[in-house]
Amino acid sequence: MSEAKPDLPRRERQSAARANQILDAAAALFAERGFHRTTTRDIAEAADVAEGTLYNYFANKDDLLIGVLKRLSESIETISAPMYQISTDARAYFTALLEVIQSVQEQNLVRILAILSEIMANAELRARFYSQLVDPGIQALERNLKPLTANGQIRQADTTGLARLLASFFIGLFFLELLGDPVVSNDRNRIDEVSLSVIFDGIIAKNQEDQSR
Amino acid sequence: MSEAKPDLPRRERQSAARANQILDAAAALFAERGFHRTTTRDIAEAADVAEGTLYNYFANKDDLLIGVLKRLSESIETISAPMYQISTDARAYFTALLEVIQSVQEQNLVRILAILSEIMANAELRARFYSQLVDPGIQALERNLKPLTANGQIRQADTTGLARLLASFFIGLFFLELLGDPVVSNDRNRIDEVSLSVIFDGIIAKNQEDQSR
Amino acid sequence: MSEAKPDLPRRERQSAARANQILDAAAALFAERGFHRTTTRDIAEAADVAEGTLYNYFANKDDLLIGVLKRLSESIETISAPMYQISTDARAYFTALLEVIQSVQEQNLVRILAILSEIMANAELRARFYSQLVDPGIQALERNLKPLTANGQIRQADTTGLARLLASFFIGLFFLELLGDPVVSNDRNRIDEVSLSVIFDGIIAKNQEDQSR
Amino acid sequence: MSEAKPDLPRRERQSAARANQILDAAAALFAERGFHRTTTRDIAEAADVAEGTLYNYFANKDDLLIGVLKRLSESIETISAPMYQISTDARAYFTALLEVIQSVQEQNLVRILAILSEIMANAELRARFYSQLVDPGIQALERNLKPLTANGQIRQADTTGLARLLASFFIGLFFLELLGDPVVSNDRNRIDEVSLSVIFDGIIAKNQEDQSR
DNA sequence: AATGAATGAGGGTTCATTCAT
DNA sequence: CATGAATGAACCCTCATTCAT
Repeated sequence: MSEAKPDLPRRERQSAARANQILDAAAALFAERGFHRTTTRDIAEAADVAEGTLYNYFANKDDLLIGVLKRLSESIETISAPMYQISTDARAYFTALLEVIQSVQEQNLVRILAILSEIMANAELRARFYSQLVDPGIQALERNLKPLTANGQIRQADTTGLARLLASFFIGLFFLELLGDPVVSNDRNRIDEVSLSVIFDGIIAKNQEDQSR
Repeated sequence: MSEAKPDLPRRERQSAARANQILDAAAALFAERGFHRTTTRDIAEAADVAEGTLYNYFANKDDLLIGVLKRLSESIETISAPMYQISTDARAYFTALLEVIQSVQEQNLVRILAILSEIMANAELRARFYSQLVDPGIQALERNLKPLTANGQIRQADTTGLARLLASFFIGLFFLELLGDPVVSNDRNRIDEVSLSVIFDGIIAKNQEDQSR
Repeated sequence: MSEAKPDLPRRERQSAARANQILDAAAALFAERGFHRTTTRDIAEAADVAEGTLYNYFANKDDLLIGVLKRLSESIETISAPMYQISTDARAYFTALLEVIQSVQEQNLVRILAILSEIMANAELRARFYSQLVDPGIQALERNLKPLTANGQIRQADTTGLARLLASFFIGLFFLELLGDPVVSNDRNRIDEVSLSVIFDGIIAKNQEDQSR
Repeated sequence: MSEAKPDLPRRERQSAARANQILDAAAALFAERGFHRTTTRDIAEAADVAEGTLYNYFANKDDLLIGVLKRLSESIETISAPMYQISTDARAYFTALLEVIQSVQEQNLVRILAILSEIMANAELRARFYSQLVDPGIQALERNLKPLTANGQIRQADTTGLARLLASFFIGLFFLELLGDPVVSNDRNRIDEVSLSVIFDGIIAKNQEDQSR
């Protein structure tokens, strides 16, 4: 969960390492039992530092959450960097998209959970979460959908709406998994198959559709 | 937000009214600032009762959340009762479904937010939320999809997977709205149109699709 | 634990019965878990009345303890009444004394424990306990020792001191039993034998002792 | 009321001093007004620390009582250490015994009262009190009586019973003093004289008694 | 006289934050 | 920078007492 850092003066490197060590401990605890049920003492113990040390790196407890969000943001950027090369093939694009999303989830589950635990109760965090993660993700999606629409591979012209639709689906799927839905949790292939089928063909049978028009 | 109650002995009616009065106050505050940032004193003040009175109706603060969940559950059941009459027409069904979901959101937004504020941090609440609300909803969806598949109106045979897919989408949409996404929040029609289009036709253009096969 | 009451107007009899019912419940709970760990709700439930009813019979919670003390006092008076007929035989007197003490303990254990639970923390109760129970008991003891000293059966001339000495011994023995000392609790005969031996060989005048052998 | 402590690292010494400072304050208040009528706030004020500081040294309020008991236990051990050298002279032994008991009472009155205030209501405390203080005291008494019986200075062969008898007497005497009996409180000499008279004329063997006169 | 819901002061305890070492 | 004891405001909850019914 700790990415390598470029070369910096030793002091700074150590300092950054300590900050990350604290953030990782905090994220794990927030994810496990929620922000408010985690005490600064818990975090200090898990990070193997004294309680006062936390405050040399972070202004207060809330700031830890902001820190986790930043690390999550950096991680997502790294993982999704390849997606910035624009695809012209719809099938290839969606396949890559699914992989990236899965990758983000796997590598950042703890951080995501940490933030989600407090996101409903903290408007500032919510705003940051949206503007730093969700909105950029949707924008990127939209940016990538446009050429596919332009070259006729995607029928739906409203890429803005379509990006929201896809984002919603991924978000909701993540949530269902969190809630422990057995099908989503244990039979992900099934969900993927249905998803691809719907993406490509829609739900309604064609002949039926023709009749109903 | 208070449903009418049938005639009961006065004492019991008053008691139920008082409990609801407290629950409504609690739900509003939980929704606004989260479960942990809401004090029992806040709730008592908002409900215009003494703090001790809370404990004549609810065992503890957690129990208030359970109470909100129960009320939400009842409300959803009432609202979605009409959906139990099985539809044989896909278009009619989906139209009704969208309306019911919108109705549930509008009438229970506060309760939903109240629960979401604590759902990540409280495993028991999460389990209750899933088993009392989400799972029944998905089951109902599945039950209603089956005849539509059977009579050929829906192509996708895996109603179980399809139900999850639709549920995910609705959940994610709700979440995006919460996060304040401007398109989802202010231009819902656009989303609905795209959604229906995708549901009925899929995303990928047909000729393109044929080529890629 | 409820003594019969002489004939009074029905109202008063019922009222007294209700008061006793409450006192018995209170005494039992105080004895079991102490005064402060017993709530007025507990008492009301145990007495099978509403909480408010307590306050129709007793001014407040403390007053219940005073009530228990009164009942204890009455009971002791009844039990020890026979002792008022002055004995001239030391052996007979001490035998009767031991029996009375045992009788008091058996019939009033709960009340005694109830009061002891609060006696260290409540100066007023302590004073009442001493002046209503302990002091009268010591006075009676002294009154009864005097003729025995006068007629030469008891060597020790200081009946005042002797009465305290005996009282101390009985009190301490009761306390040791409370503390669960296994010898005092389970082998009371042994203690009684030693006690009598000491009492007779230490207190009784030598010539008297020789005669009685 | 604070015994000297051997040299330890400064931190630990300060910590122990702080704990004792808190315990002394707690004991004084418990003794004065009882355990339940004393608030942690009172204790903190009396000890001149913040309320939260209490919990850096003691797990909870009950633990303060356990702490007082421990200190009492240590103090008694220190005071009664000389008694462990076995005496062969009955008169010397009982004289020393009375002195030790008086010494324990004087130096630990507050602690004893503190514990007694809760002892009836707290079974765990009662058990600790018996097993840590009362029982060891009785055992020591018994151990010391045996050689005196063996060498014929004490007539009574049942040292086990005799130890209980003596313990009961001392306990009861303490209790009578607590209750404010004027004779026991203000005329202790008188009681001591009577006690010694009884002890020596009752316990000491006749021939021994004759010799010692 | 009986009820029991309402009261609210006060309790024990927690915990984010500070600061002297 | 690191430490961790000290802090005290604030929390949730209890419970003796009141009073309208």
